Amino acid sequence: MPLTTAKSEATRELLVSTALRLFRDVGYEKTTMRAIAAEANVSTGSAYYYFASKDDLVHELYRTLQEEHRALALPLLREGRNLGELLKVVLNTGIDVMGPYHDFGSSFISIAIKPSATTSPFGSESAVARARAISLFRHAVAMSRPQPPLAIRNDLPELLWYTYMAVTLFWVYDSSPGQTRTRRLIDQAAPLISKLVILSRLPVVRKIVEDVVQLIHGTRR
Amino acid sequence: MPLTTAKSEATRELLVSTALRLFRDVGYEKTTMRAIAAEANVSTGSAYYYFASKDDLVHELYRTLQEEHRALALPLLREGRNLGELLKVVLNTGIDVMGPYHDFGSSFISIAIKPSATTSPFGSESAVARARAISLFRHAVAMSRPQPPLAIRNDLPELLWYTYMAVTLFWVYDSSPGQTRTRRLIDQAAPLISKLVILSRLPVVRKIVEDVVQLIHGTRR
DNA sequence: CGCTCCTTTCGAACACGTTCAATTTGGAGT
DNA sequence: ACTCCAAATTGAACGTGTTCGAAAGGAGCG
Repeated sequence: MPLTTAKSEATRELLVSTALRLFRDVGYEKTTMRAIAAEANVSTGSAYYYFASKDDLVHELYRTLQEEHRALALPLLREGRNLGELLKVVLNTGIDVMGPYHDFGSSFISIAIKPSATTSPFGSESAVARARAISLFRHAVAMSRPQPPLAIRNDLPELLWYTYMAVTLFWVYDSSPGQTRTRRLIDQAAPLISKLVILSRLPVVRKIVEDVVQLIHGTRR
Repeated sequence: MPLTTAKSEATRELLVSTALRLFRDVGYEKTTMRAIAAEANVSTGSAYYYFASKDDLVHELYRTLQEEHRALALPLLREGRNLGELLKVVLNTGIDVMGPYHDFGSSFISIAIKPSATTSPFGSESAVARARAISLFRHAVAMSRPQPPLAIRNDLPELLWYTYMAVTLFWVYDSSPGQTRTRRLIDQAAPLISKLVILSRLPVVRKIVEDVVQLIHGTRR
């Protein structure tokens, strides 16, 4: 655990920015650790002094993207719009932020999903980052008018985050120019989910929704 | 493209079985191509004559597992039981078959999901394998009594396959002993989905379901 | 200045996945 | 029996991610 002196921190950030630039420009697999180190004028050994692995640098990209996403989405979440509209905003800004990395999205998600590392969005290690991501949806839910039924209001943000994960997966495989198909998916799915939420007031449906919520709670831990 | 002479086919299958055994016993990452080749008494070059990459051998594992799954599930799908029961059978047998590989499931899914290769379950390359997997669910749907509403009968198998993918993802991250949490998930989710299907007769719900189906069709191609 | 201790840097070395030019093998055609 | 050629096999070599022991900095202290 290196203490964060000024010089050290500068080197570290130089490595991050260099890595992210190379990832964006030449892709994940073609970006070698040696190239990153050389471009940052340090030795490969030094790069490994700051980052445990190449995947670890990808993890750094996640964090960056997540903060960008939050910074982009939050100001757009104005109170009073319905859930569908707000959901659209959050999903679309998410895709906006990831956009430049689409070509390498494949390796991206492949690394993200392996439970070995702190990288995985589902693993217990990244619980903090996940909670922060879910809080963005919680905010959207809080802003929405009318408010979703009380019965699901608490669990809805997490459910929406799962939706976001699914959309991301779709986006990775979306080879349409500019990933327009993903945009269409978002535009159609958002109001649909909004309708579903309203529908959950119906006694029959609510019963099911309760079961689903129960299911999620029961299987967690 | 090697023609399949008897000797050649034998070598190929020896490599597959050796690789699968090593994967199962020591995990994916610790199994080296050199070890596979050595264990099969061939050179590493020969291994690459038969398989384009290490991932390609994982692809072979998929095929094997899928056929095992089918062989195990089909005889158990007896006509007349309700959809929930049949779904339970298909999902549980799926987990049964994957069981021995759970420890290496992480790398497993990580490789599966990268869109680069023929390996990916979503990529166009593995469309055939995917269709075959979906057909298993189509069979389950066909066997179920009462029959699901006509409106969704056609698309239900695909939707169930997505469910199966989700369950698999859950299973990969399930670190409970013997993956009992996944079993519980299946036991609870199957009747739930069955109920949802029945519910789709309701005019309000059907409207939503139609939208969802529309969504899936619209985004595909 | 010299000494100590920790941080930081280095680059050679290792194991791995993969490639490839060269070689061997084995069967079909004559 | 001989030739020929594609199929099959080999092992050295390349580039990669990663490790590691050793060296260089540099801050505090006498």
